Amino acid sequence: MSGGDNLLKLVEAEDADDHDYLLQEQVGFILRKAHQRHVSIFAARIADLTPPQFAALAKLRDVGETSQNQLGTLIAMDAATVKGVIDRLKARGLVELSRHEVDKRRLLVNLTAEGRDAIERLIPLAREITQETLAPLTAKEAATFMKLLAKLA
Amino acid sequence: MSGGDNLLKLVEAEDADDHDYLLQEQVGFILRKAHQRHVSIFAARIADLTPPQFAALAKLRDVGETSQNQLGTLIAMDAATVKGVIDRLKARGLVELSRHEVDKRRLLVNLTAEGRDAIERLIPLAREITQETLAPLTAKEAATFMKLLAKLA
DNA sequence: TTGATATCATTTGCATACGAATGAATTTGC
DNA sequence: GCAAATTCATTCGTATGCAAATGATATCAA
Repeated sequence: MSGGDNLLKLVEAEDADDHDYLLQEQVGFILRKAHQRHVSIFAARIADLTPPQFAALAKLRDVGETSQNQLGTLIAMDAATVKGVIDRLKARGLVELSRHEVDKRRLLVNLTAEGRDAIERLIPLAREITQETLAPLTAKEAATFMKLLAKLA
Repeated sequence: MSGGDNLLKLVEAEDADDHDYLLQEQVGFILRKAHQRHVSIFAARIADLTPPQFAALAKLRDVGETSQNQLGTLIAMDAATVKGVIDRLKARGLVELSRHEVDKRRLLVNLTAEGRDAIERLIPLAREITQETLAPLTAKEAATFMKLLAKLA
């Protein structure tokens, strides 16, 4: 790096319009950081399950047996991603798979008894995770934030 | 009763029964979906670069030559992640690497001329990405959202 | 000075995340 | 009823993202 380049940099810095794009103020960048923070809080409270794995179990608890694709739609995962998540839950005995009787393309997913126990046990921790994630905000701010975030997602 | 009231009740609730746990109302789940939507908007406008790659270039434009680790800190990536991002930018000739003269542990990263051209060309598109990501909100809502999101991240 | 500690970078392993291609099974349109 | 289009699932390739272990270098402290 030459002295000439440093001088050029100083001259350019005087032109505010060329430098008013600030990464740290862009919604995408902050969204990524907020998501990272949430995942970190999640991992600290629920060490043996990832957020996507938890989402799959929680949704299966809501809706009962469904096809792998349908479950993916419900928890916002594409087919390739949901397959990996379900494979790992199956390997741990938390879900079981079966073929749909009529439509043989469909792979049905359901909680095992162990999976149901696990999700029931983890839900109180998940509530704490939500609370801790929102802890920097007052209750009123949190409500506003959730409303706006839902509009954005 | 409005959706906002429902959210407020959930946020404030500390002793809700387990059957009230709704995945689609948890901040982590919606945060993940909002992030997914942003990445999708980004990819539609800037096809040849990922958000992390763009972040690295934009930050190098701000701060000039830095060590790989320091860059990672500035763009919220751990050492293993930033290495991969920089490797790919280097393979495409957008950044160049050199060893620090005094501290031989440090790997200095800087934009190439091509990298500087690329980031200058892409910044107007990045502004549009921010706008489109926030488009579901009014200007006032967007300002509120950004303030609260920053507190959360 | 030297031994302990800290920092920078790399590597490995695992887990999302998604586009694209493929194959199997079903539904649609004529 | 049959070809075309669609749907469900799988596989491959690429790119984050992070924990843990390792090696090289630098700094601190006795």
